[in-house]
Formats: sequence, structure tokens, C-alpha cells
Amino acid sequence: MAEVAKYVGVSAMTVSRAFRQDASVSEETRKRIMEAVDALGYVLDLSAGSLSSRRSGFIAALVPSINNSNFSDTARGITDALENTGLQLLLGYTDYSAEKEEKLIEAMLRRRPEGVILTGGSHTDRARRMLDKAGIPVVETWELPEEPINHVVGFSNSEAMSLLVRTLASQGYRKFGYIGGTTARDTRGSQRRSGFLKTVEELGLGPGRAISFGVPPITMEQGGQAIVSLLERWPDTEVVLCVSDLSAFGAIMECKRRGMSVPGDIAVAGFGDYEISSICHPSITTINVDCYGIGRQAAARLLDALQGSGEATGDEITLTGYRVVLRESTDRSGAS
Amino acid sequence: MAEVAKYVGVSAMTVSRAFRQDASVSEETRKRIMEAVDALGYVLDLSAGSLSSRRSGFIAALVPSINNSNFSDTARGITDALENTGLQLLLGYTDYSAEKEEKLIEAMLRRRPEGVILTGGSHTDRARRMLDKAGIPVVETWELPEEPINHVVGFSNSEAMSLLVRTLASQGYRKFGYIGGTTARDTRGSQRRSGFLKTVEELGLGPGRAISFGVPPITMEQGGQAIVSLLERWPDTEVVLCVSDLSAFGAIMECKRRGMSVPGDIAVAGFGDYEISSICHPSITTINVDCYGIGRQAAARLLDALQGSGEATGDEITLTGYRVVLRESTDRSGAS
DNA sequence: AGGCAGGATGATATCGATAACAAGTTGGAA
DNA sequence: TTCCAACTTGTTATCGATATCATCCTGCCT
Repeated sequence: MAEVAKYVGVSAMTVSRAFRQDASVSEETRKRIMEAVDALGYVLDLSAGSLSSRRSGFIAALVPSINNSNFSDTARGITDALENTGLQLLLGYTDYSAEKEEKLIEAMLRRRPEGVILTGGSHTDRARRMLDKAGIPVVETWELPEEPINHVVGFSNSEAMSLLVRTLASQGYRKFGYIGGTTARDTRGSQRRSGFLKTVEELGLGPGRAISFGVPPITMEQGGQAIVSLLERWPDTEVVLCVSDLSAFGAIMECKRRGMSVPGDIAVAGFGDYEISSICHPSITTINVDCYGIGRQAAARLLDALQGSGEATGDEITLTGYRVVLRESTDRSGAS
Repeated sequence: MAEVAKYVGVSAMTVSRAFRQDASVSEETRKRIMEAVDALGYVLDLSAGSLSSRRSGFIAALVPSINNSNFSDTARGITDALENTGLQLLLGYTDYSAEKEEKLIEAMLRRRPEGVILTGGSHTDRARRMLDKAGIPVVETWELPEEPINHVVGFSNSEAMSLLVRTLASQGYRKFGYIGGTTARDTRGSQRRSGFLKTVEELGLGPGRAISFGVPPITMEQGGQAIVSLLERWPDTEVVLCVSDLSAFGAIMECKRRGMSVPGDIAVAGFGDYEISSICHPSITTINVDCYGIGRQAAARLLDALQGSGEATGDEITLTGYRVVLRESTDRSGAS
């Protein structure tokens, strides 16, 4: 920077100011500085700047898996919301592990992010302490934690699944099956499962028929294996709800491979409204979640908190919408 | 850090050394320091450290889209390869735009990354100049650029597609169609297309029948629309190759929706070997690409370059493998 | 005893920007 | 004419760590 300053014949401070929009530098000087910057190929060094201004310009975000398009949509929402704010996203993925999350949180905090976005509300004690000590806004997303750290942007996975059960029950389905994991690792999955079981019970539709598969991340293949087990055990099942569209897709394809008709022989529904579900034949009934919006809103809450940092408005909960999308895979007229 | 130092009764320098493994600090002192760190909840500030050590600890990586599982696999490969190296990934996505890439490169360089990983070989002049000036190792991935900046980890998309055409031709297919974009934005897509056209020509199978769809990112829906156009225009097409499994999947589902059998009435193949292709019914013939390996190797090349920074071994090209995966969607016995 | 290698620790300057305050200019109001 | 506001620019200290060199100690070799 000193080099640029000398080249133009001003002080380094003036060059520094020229890089910010608000600073008072005459238009002419700024132009000359920018020409020099271009000529010299100078690139601003933010790490030095962030040290003195105590603003790193980072936002840290942790998602369970980057390969899951629901979460990458959220990441995209965050990035888009951060555009032109001068903030940059530091993205990490936890592999659905609270221990890995803890390590990542520590690694992220070493970069002094101005805010943190997490997925879910299940964290190690140490992670909570570190976040607390950091004194920066934290947003938990994708679910409604019982003990929120700070802000929350999400929805009740349990109620969303419940809504799907009720909707399908109102269409006449009675014998419900469920496919999904049980591990504590995927808390959203567990919540969906318990929402399913609770609602089936409430509707007086007997104990729910639930099959588990291995640990997250959810794969399509698991869905195929699971529906086979489920139908072996409870052959008269009418409709199978899956923790995710990915497993629903796997389940449907496996059925077709075995010559069964969906929804003729068995109806299937998913969760998440992935692109695949609207394209698949039969198209898949699912819960649409505003993944992108979760990201945008989480970032927006963070930006709010950073702006009016004076008066913390307390822990806010921003509910994001979801809706049942009925498609061919649960169509009672039974085409396909 | 000064706080920790005072608490333990040593100098800040000793605390700093305790955080690195190689430094000479007595085991006992280190233990006391770490206890203090724990007690005080101190978290190391890397931004300060990187300023004085001139090592940011960042690796920048740009991918066209984070929602595409091929690229997120690559990102995962990079992250995994970087584990325990003390380097952190700064991830950005360019939306298939060279202009956005240029902006991102500038934003990344402001963080003084120690290396950069790019997707493809198509960059703006200014981007090239900035990277040049930065004097850090650069790895271009996923294709073989005509004018590499520095290192390359990838494969020839054109030859891979050519291999697929030849393989299918050897199975007796004669009338080849192709679905994919033409825009310069997706250079890998263009290369696959030209590989297709060239090979069909070489095999004496008449001019290739190619349909284009809109701009990237590739969607499943585009595949469905495209195959309809293609079959309207050339109804006797026997096999359709798609720029990506995603469009192949869309195409297949659209065919089934219209009552056509795949591969009975029309065979379809994709590119990329996404999870969906092995699960889908019919399973989809495709080219398997080592997405994860591209990431790992790109990171490995970068680490090599950072280690032996003394003698630049010049621009190296690391070829990554690909292979044809024949599946049901092009099975000549024509089940399904 | 003297000397020296080698391990452990401390003191100081420094990385490259920005915060905070100081100071020079210009133009218009009193 | 005088003075002050508003704008522009410069000076100095500082952010929090690390590089580098200096220092101190211990123990062993000659």
C-alpha cells in the first residue's frame, strides 16, 4: 500500500480511504489512486485491515453436508445475502458430527468471524461455551432448538412431518410406514420420525411402522433397502413416508425394479422437495422447505444483529415456511 | 494472549510457541499454558498471526456451482486433503461466469491465500494477471486448458465423451443424439459436445443430432424438454447422450411419462456418474469421473508446491481417470 | 575449572492496514 | 476583513500475533 501511496504522491492513509466508499477522498485523488492500483496490480490486504479495524469480514457457517442440495441451497442463500456487504462466508461441513462441529467452531473462531450460522441445535458443551465467550451473534437454523443459543431461523421438523401424515390420512391412507434413521446425529431426522410416530398415534392409526437405516448422510440406496425390509415386515402398508426425498426416490426406484407400481401398490412420500421429486416419474409427494430462504434469513438476522449491536433484541425465532406438495407418488387414483 | 501469558507467568512469545507443535517449549510449561488457555477460554487469533508470519493459512477454491454434487464432491476432496495441514478452505462459486470468477478471485486474493484452485481454464485476462502477480501456486481442475496457468488436475472432457460414443457404437448404436448447452460459459459442456460431434463424424455416423438448452447450471427439467425436441426433430434417434446425468435423468423420466420405454424405445446416457444414475430405474449409463479425487489431488499438488517452493517443477498436468459405466439405460437387450 | 552445546525463555521489531486525532485549504457568512 | 464550517489529507499509535536475535541455564566434555 505504501508503494501505491508513493506512486501517487499521497499518504497510505489516503489510499486506505480510497478503498472504502464512505471515506472522504476527493474524486480526483481517488481516481488517480485507482489508476495506480491498476498499474501496479496492487491487491488490498484484508488480513492486515481486519487486525486494526477488529472486523474480520467473515461469517462462519457450518452445515452437516455440502453434498446435500438442501444445505447447499442454504449456503447459497447465505452467500447471496452477504453479497455487497463486504462480508465473506467461511463454510464448513460437520458430517453430522457434534465433535467435528466443535473442532470446526474452534477453527472458525480463530478467524474471528463476526457471526456464526449453525445447523441444528445440538452442540457440545465446549462448543456452546466457546460461542458464548466469543460474544458474536449466532444463528441456529433448520430446526427449533429447545435451548437456543441466540437467534433461530427454522421450522419444526416434527410438525412438518405431522402435517404430511395428517394430509395423507385425510386422503384415506390408514397404514403408515416410515423410513429414516434413529441416530442422535441427525436431529432433524429424529424430529421428523417422532413427529410421524406421534401423529399416527394421535390419529388412532395403530403403532407406526418404522424402519431405520444406517448413519447419515442419507443415501438413495438406503431408501431402497429400507422399503424392502419394511414391506417384508408389514406387507399391507399403504403409504411410506421417508425422512428425505433422497430415500423416497431410492425406495420408489427399488419398487419399480421389483415390478411394483407406485402409487398403485404402495404410495411413497419424501421430505425436502429436492429437484428430483418434481422430475421423477412418478413425481414425489413431499414437504417443501424454504432452504434458500433459511440461508438468506439467517444471514439477514446476523446482519441485523451486527448493525444494531447496541441493543440486543434478545433471542429471536424466525419461523420459515413449509408446505405439503402432493404429487403422483401418493395419488389415490393410482396412475403409473 | 498477553492475558494468558500473565496468568501463567511467562511471556507471550512462549504462549505463541506452545500453540505450535515444533517449537521448543518444555512439556511442563506447555501443559500449564494449555490449562490456562482452557481456564480463560482463550482462542488463538490467526488473523494476527498470519499478518506477522505472512502465511494466511487459506487455500481459495472456486467452483461453478456448489449445488452440483460433482463439484461439491471435489470441494469435499479438497477439504479432506487439507485436514491437519493447518490450511483452511475458502470456497466460492462462480455461477459459471468468468466475470463473477474474476470478482471472486480478487476477493479471495485480498485474503492472501497460499494457493488457488480453479475449475476449468477459461478466465478473464485480468483474473490471469492478478493470479500471476500473486505469485502463488494455482491449480486448474476438471479439464485440460489449452493455456494452463500453472498446475492442472483433470481430464479431457472431449475424449471422455468420445469414449462413450465409441463404446455405444460398438454395441450397435448408429443414430446418435446429444443434449447439452452450447454457451461458452460451461466449457466442460462445450468440450463434451465437440467430442461427441467429432467422434460421430469420425465413425461415419452422419452429422450428430444435437439439441441445446439454456444456460448453466444444468437442470433435470431441461433434459426432459430437450429430449422431446430432439425426438420431434429426429424421431428415429436410437440413443441420446447428455452433457450430464442430471439432464439424462430428466430426459428418461420425461420419456417414461410419455409412455416410452428406456432403453426399449430410446436409449439414454449421461455424464458424471451421479448417485442418481445407479439408483434410477432404469439405471443410467454414464461416464464415471473421479470428482473427489480431483479435489484431493488438486490440494495435494498445491501442498507439494508449497513445500518445495524452492524449485518450481514447472507446470505439471495430473490426469485423472474416467471410465464408461454401462447400465440399463443403454442395454440393447432392452428390458424396462 | 573452563568452555561450549543445546534447550528453554524473553525482548523487541515488525507484518500492513486502520482508528483517532491533527492540520491545512477553501469558500462563504457575519 | 475575520472566522468558522466542511472538506481533504497527513501523522502516529495500534491491532495481536510471530520472526529474529539475545539471554540464561543445565550438564557434559576436555
